[in-house]
Amino acid sequence: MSDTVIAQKIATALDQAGQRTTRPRRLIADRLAELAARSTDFSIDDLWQDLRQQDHRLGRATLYRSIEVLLQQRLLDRITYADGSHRYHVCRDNTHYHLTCIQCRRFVEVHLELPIEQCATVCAQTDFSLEGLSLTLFGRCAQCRNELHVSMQPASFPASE
Amino acid sequence: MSDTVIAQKIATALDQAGQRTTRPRRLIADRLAELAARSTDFSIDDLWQDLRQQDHRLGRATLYRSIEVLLQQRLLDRITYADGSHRYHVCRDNTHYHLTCIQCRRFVEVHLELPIEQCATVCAQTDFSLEGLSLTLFGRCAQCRNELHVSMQPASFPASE
DNA sequence: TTTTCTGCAAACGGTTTGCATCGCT
DNA sequence: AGCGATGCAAACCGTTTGCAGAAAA
Repeated sequence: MSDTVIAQKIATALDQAGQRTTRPRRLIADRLAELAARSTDFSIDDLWQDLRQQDHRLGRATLYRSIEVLLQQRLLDRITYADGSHRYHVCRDNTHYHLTCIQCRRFVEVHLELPIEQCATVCAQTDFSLEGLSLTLFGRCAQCRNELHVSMQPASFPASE
Repeated sequence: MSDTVIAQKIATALDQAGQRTTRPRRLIADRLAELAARSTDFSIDDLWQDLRQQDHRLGRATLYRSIEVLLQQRLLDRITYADGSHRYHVCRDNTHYHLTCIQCRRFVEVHLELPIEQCATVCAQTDFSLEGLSLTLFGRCAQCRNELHVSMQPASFPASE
């Protein structure tokens, strides 16, 4: 999928939810397309700092409002760390899980065959219907493993989530 | 495990991390033991409201400080919802995952055989070492399935976490 | 007596909201 | 022209922190 196609898709998603094609929304869509092309993940603040270079009047609220829509439409992925912070990236596929570095917080999508039936069975035993599931693998990337000087007690490691 | 034993364990955990056995800590340990016995999960605020009935001077900060310690010691579990809110409960076992109702947010521990090797392989391919993983099943409990009048768009459903 | 813990209140950081204005359509 | 979207600033909410006084050891 090319940059432009992604930008289009994002722009469309924003249009569908809201109605108007505005400068801020175009900016956001374009930037997200770039990030998608590079598989780069980001925090809201990262993105805001970025976008403000192109339009220093762009408000945080506007960005939050757009991200909200895109999450709803499942065009963005969000992962939550144990300290409550979030990072986002543009979805590439529909079925995937996340792998994140507990040190630098970079994250990537991974493909796994989970025993969905086993999950459904367990749910049924507890008299729940299975509606969805969330799996995140926490690891350490090669780069961070080599940086031996950094803290061994990263803030992003989930206590027991 | 009886109430008292759990209370003891919690009290000990608090002691180890901090040093002193104080009234607030005893209160917290006792209440958590009760909640554990009933497998009840709770939010920090729930717990604070509760505890204030017994000691109306107990401060929120104290509670946060104790919960922090217990999370560290892995005596408490926390799950995070898409809207960023948290719920806790006392751990029963070491290896388990969570199942939560996307409507009422009640949650329980479940046991699953995940393909850990597959996870490790996927990690290795991306040049990550696997350090941990988090799985949450989102479902709807029988009770909530029967309450047809409630919103069909619960705030707690994870966008794509 | 010493040291740690506590409650309070203020600070914090990320997010949301109210509102006057702007700018698509 | 009309209505939705925007930017701003203030509100919000869960959580953390600084501090003076209280209470374990």
